[in-house]
Amino acid sequence: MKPFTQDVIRIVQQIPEGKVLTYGLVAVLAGHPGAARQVAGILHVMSGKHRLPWHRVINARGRISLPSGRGYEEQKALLVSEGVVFHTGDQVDFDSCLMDTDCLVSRG
DNA sequence: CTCGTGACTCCCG
DNA sequence: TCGGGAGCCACGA
Repeated sequence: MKPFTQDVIRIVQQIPEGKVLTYGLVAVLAGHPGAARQVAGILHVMSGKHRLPWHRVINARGRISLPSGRGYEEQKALLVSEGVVFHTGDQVDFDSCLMDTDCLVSRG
């Protein structure tokens, strides 16, 4: 278990219901701005080993990167079931669904 | 170390 | 909205 992986898990677990975070944002909070790809990779691996709310993580465009049949419907359904707002059916409302990152950077 | 891969991100047309 | 190119970091072989 790498410190980066551990941090990512910590952050992702901090995401409350009805809220979401971006891969890049999580990477930044973990102290690795630019490692957005790893965040995704870690979620992919850890989601099966740890009980992580991976569905609360999306790309910087406010959309689901997972392709249909690869988890897209899963994340979409989970987010919607938690109260996350979707625009045009795919776009998430960062205006109200984006998690308050200040509560993380201030805790560190 | 080197090579290949990935649920990313920004830029340009 | 979609496609191509470049940069970033971490993991596995």
